[in-house]
Amino acid sequence: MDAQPDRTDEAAFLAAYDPRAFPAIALTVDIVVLTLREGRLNVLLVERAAPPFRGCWALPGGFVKAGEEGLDEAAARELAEETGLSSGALRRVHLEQLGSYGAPERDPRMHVVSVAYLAFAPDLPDPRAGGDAARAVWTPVAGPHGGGTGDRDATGRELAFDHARILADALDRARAKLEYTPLATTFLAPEFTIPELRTVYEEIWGEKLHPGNFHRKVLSVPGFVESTGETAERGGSRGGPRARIYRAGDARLLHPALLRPDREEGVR
Amino acid sequence: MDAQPDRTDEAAFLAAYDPRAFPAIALTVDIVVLTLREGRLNVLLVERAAPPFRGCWALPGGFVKAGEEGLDEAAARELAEETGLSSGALRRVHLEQLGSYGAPERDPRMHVVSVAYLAFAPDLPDPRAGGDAARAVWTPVAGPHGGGTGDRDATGRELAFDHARILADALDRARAKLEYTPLATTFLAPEFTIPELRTVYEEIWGEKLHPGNFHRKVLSVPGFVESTGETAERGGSRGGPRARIYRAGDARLLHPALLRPDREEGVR
DNA sequence: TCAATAGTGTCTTTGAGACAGTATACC
DNA sequence: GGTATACTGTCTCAAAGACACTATTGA
Repeated sequence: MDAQPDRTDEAAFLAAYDPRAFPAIALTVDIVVLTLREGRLNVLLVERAAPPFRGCWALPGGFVKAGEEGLDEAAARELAEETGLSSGALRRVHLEQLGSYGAPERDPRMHVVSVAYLAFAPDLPDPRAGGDAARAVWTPVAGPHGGGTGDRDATGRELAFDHARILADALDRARAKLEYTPLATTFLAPEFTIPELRTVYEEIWGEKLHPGNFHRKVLSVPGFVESTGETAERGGSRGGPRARIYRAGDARLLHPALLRPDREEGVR
Repeated sequence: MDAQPDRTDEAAFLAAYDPRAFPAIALTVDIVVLTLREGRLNVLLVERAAPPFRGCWALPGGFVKAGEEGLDEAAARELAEETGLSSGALRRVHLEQLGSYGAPERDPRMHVVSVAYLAFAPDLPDPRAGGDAARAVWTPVAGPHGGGTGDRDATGRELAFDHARILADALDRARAKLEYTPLATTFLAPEFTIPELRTVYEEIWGEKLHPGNFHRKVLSVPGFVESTGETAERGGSRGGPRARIYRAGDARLLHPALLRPDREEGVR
């Protein structure tokens, strides 16, 4: 990265450089943290303690510390602050960049561009309100395909800024990611059964899957899960044999993918 | 999330708000414009006329105009400036957000976050150098899987900032997008033959495809292409019958997808 | 005339999904 | 016992890929 053609020129330029000469744009990260609580998909929301949108619900997030941290770092920091997780527990959370949102009028204060992140987490303890949030709560996401395509957002709450749009995009991304990655396992404990894994797919996709075919499919994809040799202590809550226990395999991509039951989209 | 949480009135709060109170982060958009020239995949690069990295090659881009334009708007503006395209021609270009890059040290001047965009364009006229670029040129992208995974980037040139990384991510995205969207058609004229479409896939994926199977597959995906009823004036340059002419259909997603020949990835 | 190519037919293999069936667990 | 469930077997259908073949063009 440091093969700069004329160094003396460059050094002089940098010394004279005034960062404040640029019109200000502020940069935030906002995080869509998804988890399953009692089998239902939940998203972490905070109640804003300060204007704008004071009292509104919003995605957790905050300003990027200029000159100090990268985007992924800032997202990880905000995630830790808002969930109160130890760095050990955080290592089991999947965090990826979703996209950036920068319409000039999205924040009434000034031009604020938000880099949105998407996180998949196993069942976490109740969040503690941190910093600029009055409180933070897990909020169930509306049922099948409540992805905010109408004027109601996926939580039933009215979200600040353009966060309803970000949440809808996040749910789309999450549904797609389950198809071709093994990330469904990040919603579960390190050891899980195949029926538990199926409930993750069913809840996020919003449709029931065929148990037998799902079982065989998961076992047939190389590296998706690996057996522990153990068997669950108890059968299902309503009867049935005890399921075998698996852990996540070493695959990063599912091949062949686990496609959603035919959604007749594609045309429009 | 801000400095004065004790104001009760939102309007008063906004009146007293000073955007300059925040540490400065600058925001740029950079665009990976891909096109096919004489059957080869090319990317638009500019030679930097000003420090830092003066004289280096870089992706076209520039600062987002604070308070004036959104991210997509800024990317479209930069694209038009750097390619010299009319707004009519620009309408045939596919432009999508790729991701944001914000390591604090990626720009020596200050903390500059770049929102990268990816564009697919049909064969365009030679670019004219605009703004802060000494010149702008189409540059062939290295052959099959030269995606910058090593220490050489995909063009053979040394790129400024982290642009080699952005380019590599863009090529990955482009290769994936051809699988499940009909965007390969955006590299061609409005009317095209199936063998021409095949060369797009072959060049971007870096592998030869089976002509017969490709032909049947494209016709079998609903909404991918639609017939014009016309036939090409001439056969292939090395003989063969004249191909039929198609235009893009109304599908936004290919279903079933056109998957790349088995790349044994997924595990690592 | 030769070589290359467009387009179609057909066969094999793989995978998805429907369905059935058995064993095992909870109530 | 009754019922729900884990898991396996089997069948059918769709799709991918290999291969063959014909017809048509440029050189």
